[in-house]
Amino acid sequence: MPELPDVEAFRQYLYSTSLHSTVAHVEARDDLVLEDISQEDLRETLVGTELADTARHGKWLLAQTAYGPWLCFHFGMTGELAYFGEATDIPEHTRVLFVFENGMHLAYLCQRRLGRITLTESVEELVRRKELGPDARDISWECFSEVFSGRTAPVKPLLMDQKVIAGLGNILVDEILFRSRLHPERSVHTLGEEQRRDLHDTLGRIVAVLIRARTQGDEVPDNWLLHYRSEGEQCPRCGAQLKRMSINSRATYLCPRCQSQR
DNA sequence: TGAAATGTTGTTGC
DNA sequence: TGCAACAACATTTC
Ligand SMILES: [Zn+2]
Repeated sequence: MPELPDVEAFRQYLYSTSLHSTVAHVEARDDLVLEDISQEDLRETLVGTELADTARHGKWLLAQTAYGPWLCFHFGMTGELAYFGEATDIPEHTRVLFVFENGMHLAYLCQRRLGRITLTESVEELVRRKELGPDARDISWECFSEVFSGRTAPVKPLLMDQKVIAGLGNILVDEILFRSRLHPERSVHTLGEEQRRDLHDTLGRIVAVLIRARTQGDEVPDNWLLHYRSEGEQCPRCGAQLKRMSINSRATYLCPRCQSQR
């Protein structure tokens, strides 16, 4: 699940459940998800203090301790959060468990163990360390128009590159390109001003709708491509049979009729 | 059984 | 040096 809209939902979830409770205990059940830190580092930073604020940049969720340092979550392909009361309810695939003095628990789950947890002194430091581009939510035209300069890559891999724009994943980019009627292999340097502006507008609308869907429970419209990501499905706009191809080893769905521009 | 699944990183070659 | 492509990472399901 975790692309930008999902991480934004996790941020709101953490914000509404886990702030302003003193941390009593931290248990790292799986060292693999700890990035450049130890269980001891986590305990020293968190135990005895509380989480006071949240932030998000791209697919990273951050929670600031009352002392200043930030706890950082990345969800990989299968990460999620679970907040609950009873210790007997600890979910399967819990990799790190935070226990609060009020008896509540926050579990970081990650079935495939591709997610990561780390610490940083500031949001900016993490963005620098990970070389993240500007966040995809509400990215300005000025900012967006610059990311194409000097690039020749196909538009899909470029939009998925977190160093270019942070937050867009495989499913989101397919949706944006479908709505923009752009072929995913179209090289970005062939896009004219008009197409770039349209791409920027579409990106903003798609991201906004998906955030509302993930955070408010709004329905994703029936005519969105993401409902039809399987072999043999038809284009919800023109009825043509959708095509599946591999781009940089990622499954890519497109409508050969709507997105014919190479 | 091999392939595929929402992701990132390190390496390789240009 | 920067960019683009790809294998590797880990787990589960079909
Ligand atoms: Zn179509």
